[in-house]
Amino acid sequence: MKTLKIATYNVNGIRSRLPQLLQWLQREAPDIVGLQELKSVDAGFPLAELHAAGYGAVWMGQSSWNGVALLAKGCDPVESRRGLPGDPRDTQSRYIEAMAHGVLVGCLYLPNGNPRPGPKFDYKLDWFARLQRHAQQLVALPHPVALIGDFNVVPTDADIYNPASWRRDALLQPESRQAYAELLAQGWTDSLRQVHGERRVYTFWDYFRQHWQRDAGLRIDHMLLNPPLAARLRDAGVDRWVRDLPHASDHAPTWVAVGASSARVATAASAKPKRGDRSAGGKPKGSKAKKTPRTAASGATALAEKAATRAKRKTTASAAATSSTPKQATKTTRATKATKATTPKAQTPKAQTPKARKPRAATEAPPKPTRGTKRRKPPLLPPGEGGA
DNA sequence: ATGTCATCATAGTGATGA
Repeated sequence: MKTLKIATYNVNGIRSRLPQLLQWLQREAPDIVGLQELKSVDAGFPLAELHAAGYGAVWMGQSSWNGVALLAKGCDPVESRRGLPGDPRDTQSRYIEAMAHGVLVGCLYLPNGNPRPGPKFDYKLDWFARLQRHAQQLVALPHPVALIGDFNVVPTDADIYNPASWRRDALLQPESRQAYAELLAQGWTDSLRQVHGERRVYTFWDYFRQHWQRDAGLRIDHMLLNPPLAARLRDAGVDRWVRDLPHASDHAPTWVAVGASSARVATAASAKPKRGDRSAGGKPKGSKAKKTPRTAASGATALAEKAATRAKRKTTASAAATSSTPKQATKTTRATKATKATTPKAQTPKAQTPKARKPRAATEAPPKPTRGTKRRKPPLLPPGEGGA
């Protein structure tokens, strides 16, 4: 129970994916969540539903495309930045950063970059360079920092079912991989790789040609930890069962479990929000419109440190305010009911992930149910008959 | 090149991005 679960999930449209998102939150109860591809304007963000599920949020929307958000269980994330520094002309909503549960989290949606070559690929590399500059500030902070999201990079050929068919794709280009490698070289730990070693781990299966059914996946959603946070890394995995839901996103939620480093964090992590309204620090939904657009201007480091200090105080207060409410209270939400009604709770997530039956990339490690947060097992359906 | 899915435009399909 002394763990903090941080997750990233490219929802591919938060409004159309809301039922799946809520079901996942209910079942896995991550403490911090980065979301990408909201594909919604700010006004369309489903804050009330997330509040009802026990989460506070900050978000940066955009019409039709992109859009990122950070959720925190039982409190409001304290925003420290929206948008990457370095290019005022960049209007795409691809980066948001906030403090929650004692961790500074940068949530990013890196440009896809296709087709290549072309302006989109140039934009990708330019964005990547700006990310590197900002990440250099973050990695060196004495505070725990996580950089999570959809990086749109397959780091190596071991991170894809078959590199040959994607060789010309922007996700596999040497420039993309080089930029990712340079990022890691700053001192970040690639959590999934760290935990799973040589085993294959995928986080994305596109909608084409029954790639999910064939477990023809890619690892492009990453969770990078700076040294203070990496020292606490305990486990990491992919909630594959979410990818198997009807009308699923083409990504699956990806998570890390880190040990709580102090009583303060432990308290925050165990704070179970009740439902709705007073989710965060006791704030009613109505007042929630107070997203904090404080931003650029100050240096990343100073900003982050300020945010850290500020958020720590706030998180402590929030946790104290909400810690008396048992999480059990949320079990009666409609999301849960829907879950129960539709999910055959079958197999153990341990020995057999959905891909247990799968032929080739069969080495992937099943997500371990070993951290403290879960009490029910996900319904893991084999991805496949359909395929190939 | 293909395939599927979500969005927004437009007014039942079409364009765009992934």
